[in-house]
Amino acid sequence: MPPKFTPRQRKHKVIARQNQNAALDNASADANATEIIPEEQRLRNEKKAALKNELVAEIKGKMSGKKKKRLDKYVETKLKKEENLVLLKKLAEQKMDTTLLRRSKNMGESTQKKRERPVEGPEEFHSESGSGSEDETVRERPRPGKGAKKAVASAEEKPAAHTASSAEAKSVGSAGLFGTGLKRPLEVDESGKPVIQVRKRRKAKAKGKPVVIEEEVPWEGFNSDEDEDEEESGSGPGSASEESGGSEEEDESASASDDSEEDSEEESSSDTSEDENDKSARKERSNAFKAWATTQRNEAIGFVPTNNLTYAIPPQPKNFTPRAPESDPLPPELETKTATDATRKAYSVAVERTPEIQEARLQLPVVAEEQKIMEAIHNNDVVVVWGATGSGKTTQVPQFLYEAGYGAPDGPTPGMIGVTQPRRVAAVSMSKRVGDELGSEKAKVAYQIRFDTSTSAKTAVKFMTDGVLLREISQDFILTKYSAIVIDEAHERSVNTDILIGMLSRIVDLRADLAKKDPKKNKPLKLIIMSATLRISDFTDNKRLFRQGPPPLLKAEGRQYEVTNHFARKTQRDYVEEMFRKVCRGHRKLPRGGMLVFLTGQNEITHLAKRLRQTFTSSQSKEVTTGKVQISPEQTSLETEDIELGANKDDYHDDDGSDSDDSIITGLDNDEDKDEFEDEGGFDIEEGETESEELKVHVLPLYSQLPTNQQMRVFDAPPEGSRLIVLATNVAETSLTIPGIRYVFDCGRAKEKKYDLTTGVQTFEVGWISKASANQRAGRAGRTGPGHCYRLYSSAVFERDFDEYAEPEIMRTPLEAVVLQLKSMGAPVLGFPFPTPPDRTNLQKAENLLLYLGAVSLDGKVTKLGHELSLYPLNPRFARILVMGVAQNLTAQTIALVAALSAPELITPENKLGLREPPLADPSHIRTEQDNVEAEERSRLRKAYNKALAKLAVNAKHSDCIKLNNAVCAYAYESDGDAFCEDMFLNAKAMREAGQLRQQLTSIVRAHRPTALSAYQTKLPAPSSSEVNLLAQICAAGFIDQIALRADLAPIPPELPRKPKTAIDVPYLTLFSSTSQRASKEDPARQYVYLHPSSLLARTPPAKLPAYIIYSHLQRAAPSTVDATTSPKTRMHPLTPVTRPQIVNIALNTPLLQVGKPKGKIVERVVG
DNA sequence: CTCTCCCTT
Repeated sequence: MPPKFTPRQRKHKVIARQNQNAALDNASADANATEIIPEEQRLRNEKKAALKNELVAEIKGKMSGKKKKRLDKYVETKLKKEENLVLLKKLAEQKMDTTLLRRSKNMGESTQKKRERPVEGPEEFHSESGSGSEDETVRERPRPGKGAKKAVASAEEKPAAHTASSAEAKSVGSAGLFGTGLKRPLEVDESGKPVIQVRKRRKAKAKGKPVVIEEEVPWEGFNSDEDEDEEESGSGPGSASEESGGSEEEDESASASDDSEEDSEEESSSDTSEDENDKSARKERSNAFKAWATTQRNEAIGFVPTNNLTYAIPPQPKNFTPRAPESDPLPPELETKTATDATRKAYSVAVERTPEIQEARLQLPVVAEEQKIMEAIHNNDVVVVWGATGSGKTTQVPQFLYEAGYGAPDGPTPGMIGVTQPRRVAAVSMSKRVGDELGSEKAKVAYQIRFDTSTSAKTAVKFMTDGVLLREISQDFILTKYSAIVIDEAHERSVNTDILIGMLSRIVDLRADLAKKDPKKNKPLKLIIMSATLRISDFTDNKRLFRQGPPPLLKAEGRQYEVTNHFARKTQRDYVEEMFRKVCRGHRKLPRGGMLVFLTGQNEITHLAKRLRQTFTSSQSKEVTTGKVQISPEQTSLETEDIELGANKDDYHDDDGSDSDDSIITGLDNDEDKDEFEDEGGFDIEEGETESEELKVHVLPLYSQLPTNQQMRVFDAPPEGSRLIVLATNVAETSLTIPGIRYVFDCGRAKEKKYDLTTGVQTFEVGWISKASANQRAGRAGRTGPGHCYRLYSSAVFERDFDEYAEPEIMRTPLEAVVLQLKSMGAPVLGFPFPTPPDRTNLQKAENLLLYLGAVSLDGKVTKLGHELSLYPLNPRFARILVMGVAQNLTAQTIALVAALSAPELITPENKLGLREPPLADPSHIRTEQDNVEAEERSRLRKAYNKALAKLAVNAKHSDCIKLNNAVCAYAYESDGDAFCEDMFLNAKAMREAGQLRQQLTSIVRAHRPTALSAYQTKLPAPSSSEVNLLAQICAAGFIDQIALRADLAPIPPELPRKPKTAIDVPYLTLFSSTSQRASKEDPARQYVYLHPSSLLARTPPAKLPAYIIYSHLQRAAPSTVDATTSPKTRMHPLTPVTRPQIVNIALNTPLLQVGKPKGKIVERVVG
């Protein structure tokens, strides 16, 4: 909600702020922590000058009136979104502060100014390549021998503007105290309003206009007509080449491309109202992008064979049979879209395969389509291949390409074939399989994933994760090394796949242009998009994406065994209970064959696994409990509420239409026992199976967090005389294929992380899956033979409530990483050809965050810092932390910290230990020896857990981020990492990843800043006490927008019914509202957030809790099913406590706060 | 007093 500044409220605020300051001073009086800069003294002075403080506010109030009118008008016409409004007002106010502060600063601090440089904005491209400009100001110990000379030079270069009257400034002279973060005076226009500094080229445009007003809706500049205009104006590539000092070469290539790009210039010069100067400036900029692309290409020119290409057909092996001529005429969609190369020479690479492989290949439907597919690829730059599961497209299409000469170094298309997969395992396993199938050419196939690669100079077919290819694009935009790219699993619509497709649509055009101009040097790039569903209209009917028209679609039928779907008559709300009953009945009645049970989470899985093992004889003797509690399905509650009464008559069944199968569904679903027995007989006769009564169960859980070796157990054959029952989450839907599954039980739901766009609170919700997902789950029963899928929902619910397809990931995930990456590559954001364009508020949210981090400037351009952040394979927040750590000379420790923060669920949360007393199944249950043994075990576990946590917290000083850092440091000293993780309740998989990430980050930092740290060493000592203080502050730099203030220290403290007794009952207020306005009106308590019990701070006495906490995220539990009247509290996951001076220190170096906010500002925002 | 599905550079 935008603060309204009526004079009365303003006065009230000033008073409130003074109260606040008093409170804060108390809070920070005990701040014995090391400060990054010795600012504390100054801040104390600042406090003494409270009166002057008020003066500033008043002057600001006057100006604010003027400014406010303009802002309001602007807002009325241009902005609907509340958040934009808040941001703009904020920024406007800051700019005004800046003006004041600068003026006062100019009065007497000019010497101080000489070593200051802007933290963001195009000017900083003048700075040398050594270190980010933020170094200077945050550094505790100034680095000697650096910067002085150069800084003076730069100060001379750009003398500060002194045009504004200094009368006001004099009267607020000491306000300069707040301005310590000011890098450089802003320019001011005639009316005294600040002007943002822009790059020289753009100056004409921006000159003399106030920042906020000039910038309209910042995104509108990026429409697709101006793609190139926007692309070139991104500063990433430009800054890179400036830094590398190759300016002469750059000019050369720029002018070269100037000459050769006449036609494309015509397209972009449609705006006739532009004057000539603007036009030529625009042309210059427009060509810069192409120039950059040309440079990229030229850099790799060594790889492209020059003019002695041989097009001759190589000697053919004995068993080579020429391809049969095309018999059918091409369907219309296969007709040539791009320039037909009628003279195309035949070229092929011979592959010798074993007869077994040959035969197996011939079974695959896609092989029958080879001719059509390859013909379409030759005639079109972009092709979409649809092939259902089992069509063999993933393994065969890359081989078709290879045999047609793609990737052959001496052929007409020498570049590699790149195949992307959304998951690492898939990339590795597919490369192995295709390598095997290529027999004699096995050595040409390789894979590359984040921490591992098998590529060599010989590699012709490269399987990789989509993230790897995205990284490669950011280094070589036109993908010089490739002649064809295959995007697999495009139907999954992961963010990376979507971005890749958008990028590649442009790269393909660019390469086609280049090839036209110099066919000998440049070859077109072929793009093959592969999907397993027919949801491809987002790609094919997307004019923005494929400007040449829709790409041709090629179909290959799947080859799967038939799976019969059995819908439930009723859809039970308590699906776990229902699942237990169905699996029990199914196990008793169904013939041999593995079962795969889809549930939504780990808790459900462990719960159900336990009950199944108790109910049946388990093959896992170790886990058989002696005090078996028999709960038959009949005894369990039948009072579950029906969501919906499925229409009995039109029960859905698949094509198969077998009535006996239908009756089994009824049997399985019927609550009455009698039917069940009748059905059983019928079923058994049909399947000729009689021994199911004897069958034991072999129950295995399967979810992502499970240690790998336990996951692997699902691939082993179950013990003789037992049935494999796998209880799985969504991992089993796509990532892992379990052999021998004949029956699938699908609860029809999945757990999904939801992220509230306005408040940032995350929740986990269980919701319906899509029809496509349901069919995918069912399909898991048909891998090795015909199968059955039992669905715990009625066909009516399926038809009515299930979406056709899941929403693309880009619509429901934070986008700061995507936006930063696009911007740093110089790609437009709004104009980017997304297959499905993401929500604008979501993009704006990402943009705001990047602004807070200093990664983009106010006009939406990437800053030098932003470009540096994009070089790290990290979320921008973590990259910001890393860069801050380098600047603070604490590189190795910060790398460990970032690695720890990046790993999910590093420490096993207490609630996953199963420490809770199990609920008594029966009130009359008498405590058995077994119960006692279990209770003892729980108590032992709890003690061990607390001990482990205490170890990790030993020097952490209530900083949870240090706790994580300690885990990584300690792990590095262990020879047996897995055992250590076991003892310390750490996630071994995550710890291993964190270790690898440390290594990766070390080499990247060293490449970028050779002096920052020495070579990677596994062992890293835990941080010293002063390092802990510094590290915690460095950590806060990545989360500067996520500050919580203890609510009782706020100007208007909450009226609590009673004093909080424990730390987790103490209310905090967040910088940005953590709840919607409506919700906080209905229930004022909802505006507060509380500590998460897993935090180190949760064990602190309430009175000793810190005033300020930086947190990583807010979370709210799903509403309790038992008690729906009270909604759960919103809880924050703290990273570290911070003192007020520390906040000021860190915030001063972000664009958001760099201009020095008057004291109390943050608090004001919280309240306002 | 928590109550994390699945991916990735």
